[in-house]
Amino acid sequence: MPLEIRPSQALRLWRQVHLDLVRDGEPDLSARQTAILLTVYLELPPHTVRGLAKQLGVTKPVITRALDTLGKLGLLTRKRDEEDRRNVVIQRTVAGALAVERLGDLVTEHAKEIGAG
Amino acid sequence: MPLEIRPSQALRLWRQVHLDLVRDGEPDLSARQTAILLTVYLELPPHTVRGLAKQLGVTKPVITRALDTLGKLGLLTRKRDEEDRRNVVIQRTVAGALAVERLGDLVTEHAKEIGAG
DNA sequence: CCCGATCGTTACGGGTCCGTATCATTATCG
DNA sequence: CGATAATGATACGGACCCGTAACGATCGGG
Repeated sequence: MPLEIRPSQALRLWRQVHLDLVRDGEPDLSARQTAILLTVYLELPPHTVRGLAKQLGVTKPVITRALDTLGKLGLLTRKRDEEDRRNVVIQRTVAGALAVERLGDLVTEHAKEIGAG
Repeated sequence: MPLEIRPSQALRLWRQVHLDLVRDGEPDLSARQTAILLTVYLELPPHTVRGLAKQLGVTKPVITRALDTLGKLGLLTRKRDEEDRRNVVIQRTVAGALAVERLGDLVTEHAKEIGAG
């Protein structure tokens, strides 16, 4: 069941959501941070630094730094993997789940407003 | 004619597009830069620094800096308004129009892939 | 055991962006 | 004219992120 949307509608949707994200005053997430956050919350665990780096096509320090920032914002946490202590497992948080849910609602609401463009 | 989309679908769409934007290697635009770019290309001219600042709810230096960057990327240009030389008019470019069109296609393609989530 | 491989982190130099304050230029109006 | 207002740009100190390279900790095979 594909989602029906035309490029002109997609662009209006993209603009409206970004306008809201800018206007709400909270710190904007970069594209990389957004991709990481949504991957952790939408894909099945476990999530590791290396795995995220591979999925995004970026280097590991990029992931480490993004996790520092997202962790500081309370949107996710890190935990040592006790089975293989070299690994770090990225875990979800309540605040992160709420933020992701808000984003989903935001996109959905703006989609509703967009008529035949 | 509202666009039908559920939050879970919206989130998967948001993730997929951001993954592509990260992976394509080109410099990521910030949320502010994206909002400015799409406003210039979707809303009727003329566009001024002050007008954009008001629409985004940010200060004028934020717009000036974003225009510096977007201009350096060739996505838009500035021109003095000859009728009131205090104003600067932001204009579209061919490269910018192509980039916006690509974004619209990107969102549309991923929307097609998203089934009943 | 020990050596190599793997994991995530840190260090470094450079670039970009932030918010606030200030600036030069131009227009407006008494 | 001259004073005031408005516009966009610039200066500044601080924060964040980048890519590359190196690092310490941990695992695993000979």
